[in-house]
Parts: sequence; structure tokens; C-alpha cells
Amino acid sequence: MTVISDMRDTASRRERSVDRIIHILEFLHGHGEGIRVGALAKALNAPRSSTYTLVNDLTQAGLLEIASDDQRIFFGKRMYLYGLNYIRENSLAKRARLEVDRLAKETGETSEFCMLQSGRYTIMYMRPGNRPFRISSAVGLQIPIPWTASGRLLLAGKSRAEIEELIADEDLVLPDGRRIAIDDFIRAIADAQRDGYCLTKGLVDAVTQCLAAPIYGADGHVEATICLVLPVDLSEEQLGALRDRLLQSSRMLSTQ
Amino acid sequence: MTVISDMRDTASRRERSVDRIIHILEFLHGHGEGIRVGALAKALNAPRSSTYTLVNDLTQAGLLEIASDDQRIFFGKRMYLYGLNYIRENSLAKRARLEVDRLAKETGETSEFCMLQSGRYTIMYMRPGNRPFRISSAVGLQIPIPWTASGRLLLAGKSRAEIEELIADEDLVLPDGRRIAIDDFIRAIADAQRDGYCLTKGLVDAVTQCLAAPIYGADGHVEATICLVLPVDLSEEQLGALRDRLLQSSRMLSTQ
DNA sequence: GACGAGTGTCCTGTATACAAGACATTTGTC
DNA sequence: GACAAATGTCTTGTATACAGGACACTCGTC
Repeated sequence: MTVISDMRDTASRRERSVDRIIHILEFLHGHGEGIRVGALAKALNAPRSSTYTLVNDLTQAGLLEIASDDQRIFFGKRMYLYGLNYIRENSLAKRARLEVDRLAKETGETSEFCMLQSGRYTIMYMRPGNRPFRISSAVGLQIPIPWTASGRLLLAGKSRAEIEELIADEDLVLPDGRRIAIDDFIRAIADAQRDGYCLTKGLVDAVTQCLAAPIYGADGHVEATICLVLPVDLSEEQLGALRDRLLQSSRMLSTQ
Repeated sequence: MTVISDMRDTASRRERSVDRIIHILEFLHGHGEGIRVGALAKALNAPRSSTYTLVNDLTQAGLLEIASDDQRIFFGKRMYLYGLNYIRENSLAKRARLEVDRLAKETGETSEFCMLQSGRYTIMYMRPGNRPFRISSAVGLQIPIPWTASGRLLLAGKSRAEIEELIADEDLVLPDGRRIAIDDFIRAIADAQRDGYCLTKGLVDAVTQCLAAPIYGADGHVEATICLVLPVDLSEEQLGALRDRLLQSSRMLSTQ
């Protein structure tokens, strides 16, 4: 039965609106900007009429909004408000947010709280430091796992096969065009697991290094990370002090 | 036809899952904390079996999460990530966020960006100031409109009937038990509209005053507000300077 | 001004998603 | 340890939500 249902052509069959909604939201998230309803239907390979009614319903509920100028639809105010509930009430997120604020204040450096969600790496919360840095507005965006120190920690404990399965080939290419060898990457994951932290230099850009520490869940696996975004030209002592402070936060958040 | 459909008993009829989903999310937002599936179904007067399948679908999609300890469901990570898209991409929200950060930095005072959504007042974004204040974590929560200076501006231009319609009776009662007379409230709205800003003292608590300025939309109505949360014991000059600075932000955000 | 491509709305038949209810477990209380 | 009140899963029939397609508009483009 499952075999048949898995095999049948998914292209054109009646679909529940729940699934349609989930697909719409996931598409918009990946797309990153507004899209007209017609184009949305085409992109999802969904019937136009159904898409129109669904989008209208979601828009009326405020989950989506239609740009008044070009009629493109995108996430709405309500979606934002609903989402805030998560970061406010979720136990780990709540504690992590406070700790990131504290860490940024004490060290003066940009601090972040990061997680993996369905194989994608995301900065969940960030507090900028005192340095006159470019403000990265990457909060909430999906970032290739190999680009980050946190990513190496989050994959700790996974087998080579799992890792290869999880990492898309193009994600191994850095913004400047360099390519990370998969063997180096897997070695870095093992190192990070052994050391209990991870430091990466000049990955996303040449002037920053990233120092990340794991946050362990109840079952002992790495549930999230907390990390510092630093300039590359720090002394060994400075870096060591920051690492000790970061590991303190890491332990604090790991112990339930 | 519409009359009949409006009149029929809404309690027990087949409902589309879109509507069920919207009701679930809206309920959770109002409820403010997790709830078991059974209780959710009862609260929404929805069939248990449908509620289970829907909640399971939404949980698998990450829009909802089930607390591992007591099986309560609440908003999930994905919902948060989707919501971040709004604040990142929405034109007004994007500009307002930057301006709030700038305002907080320049003045050293807690600054907020507020909106009305389906008759409820909400702090959309906040940046705390330098004062050792209690941090209000009311971002994203629904707050009674009469408790706030921004609320008075957001109702500008509405008729008495509309205002009475919009304000629930219990919302006129302040946290300390005092009750705002509806006539005073309506007068305050007119004053705020005339002055182009609004100052309220000791409404939510005795030691703070709130200074709010309107952000006008393309059609000339008050679309949002930007405001400062201040201690009550400021001098006239200090207050005047802050007001001028705030009105500058207000104009900046109003002009598309 | 004819044409193709797109948008948004409405109608209709039927495949199927939903509601109801049964069942096996778990949980808490006396 | 008996009982009531939950939870979570599964099956089934039928009311209806969805897909398809038609229609009337609005664009640009040649």
C-alpha cells in the first residue's frame, strides 16, 4: 500500500490544503522574496484555482500579505507574531537568547545562537557586538553548513554516509569560490567533537573568524550552538579568554 | 445564500483544514503557552480525530512542536523562521527596525515599533536603552490598546462608534485596577491626532511614561507608530529634545 | 487593434479529506 | 485494583473541498 502510494504520480492528484499550505510556506521561505500567485502555482506545480483560494484565505488570516504595488505575496505580520511565540516561550530558545545578550554585552563581540532544522543551518538569534562591523542580517536565513564553525559541531556524531547525504555538493563551495574537500570537512567535524568547540578562520569572508561551542540536548547530542563572530587579528590570550567564556555559556545552556 | 450560510450552526459542520489551521494558530497565540491536543480540540470545539491529524501534520512540518515532557503542543522553530522573513523583507518593517535601533542608540532610551493587527495592539520590534530598567519582554504580545500612547495614535480618524466597537470593556481597566473613562479615551485620541504625537504617564506602571509618534501609510492613515519608553522624572527640556528627535524618525518612516 | 500571456473570479462533478466512533493504552484518584 | 478520564491510533461512509476549465479583464508588444 505504501509502496503504491509512494509510486503514484505526485504531479497531479488531489492534495489536502494542509500540505498545500506547508508547501507554499516552505517555497516562500526558500524563495526569500514575494511572488505572484500565478507564478507560485506554477512553481509548486499546483492548480491555479486552488492556489488562489488558499492564498486568499491565508492572506485574510494575515499569515501572508500582498504587496500593494506589484501584487506579490509574501509572509505577513501574523506569521511574524506567531513566530515570536516560539522564541519567547520555548525553553531552550528563551535561555539561549538571554545568554547571547549577556555574552555580547560582556565580551563586546557579536554573539549568535544557531540550530539545524531539517538539514539546514540557521542563525536563530544574534546580538551585534561593539565593533563597527558590517551587520550581517542573516538571522533566519538558511546557510550552507560547511561555511560555519557551528555547522561542524552540529554534525558531531553523524556517520560519513549521513554527512554526505546531508550536505549538498554546491554547499561545499565557499562564497569566494574555494571548495572544501569532503574529507577535510569530515575530519574537522571529528576534531570539533573531540575538542568540544570549533574555530574557523576566513571561511565566509577573509577578515572574520568564528568560534562556536555546542549546546547538548537531554539525550546527549548537539542540539544547538552558541558562537562568537570575531576579527581574525586577535592575540592568543584574547582568543583563549573568549573561548573560556564561551564554553561557560555552552555548559550553562547544556545543563537543562 | 450568504444569509443562510451565515445562519447555519457553525458548531458542527465539516470544515476545511485551512480554517482549522488558522483557528489553531490563532488560539495558540491567544493562549500564550502550550496545550495538549485533546484540550485544543475541546477549546476549538473541533473533532478530536481531525485535530490529531492536523496537529501531527503541522508538527512534522515544524510549524508546531510537542514538548517532550508533557506533550503540550506550541509554535515551532519553522514558524519562527518563516516569521523572520516578514520582518526582514517587509519594506516598512525593515526601515522601522533600522530606525528603532538608531533611535535607541542615539537617545539611550528604549525604543519600540508598534502596529495594530485585527484590532489588537502589538509591539513589533524593540531595542532596549541603556538604563538599568526591567526588560519588558512584551514583544509580539497582544496588549490592550488603551494602555498605550501608540494605541491613541493608531485609532486616529476613527469614529466614536468604531472605537467603542474595537475596544473590549475590560481593556479600559489598567494593570493597577484604575478604569479609563471612554470619553477621556476618545478625547485623548483626538488630542493625539491634532498634536501629531502622544505622551502618556504612568499608565502601565507608575515610573514610566511613553512618548509615541505616528507613521503614516501611503493613504494618509496611521499605519504604525514609533515610540520611546521613558522614566517619568525627565525635565521639560529633555522631554522636548526627545520629542523632536522622535518626530524626525516619524517623518522619515512616513515618507515612503 | 490584433494578439498572446497573464490575472482574478466563478461554476461543476467527483475523488477524497473530514467527522464519528470504536479500541487499546495510559494516567491519576479513591 | 477498580474506575473514570484521559491519550493516541485506526477504520469507514459521505458531505464537500479541490481540480479543471470557462470567462471576462488587463496588460504589454508588434
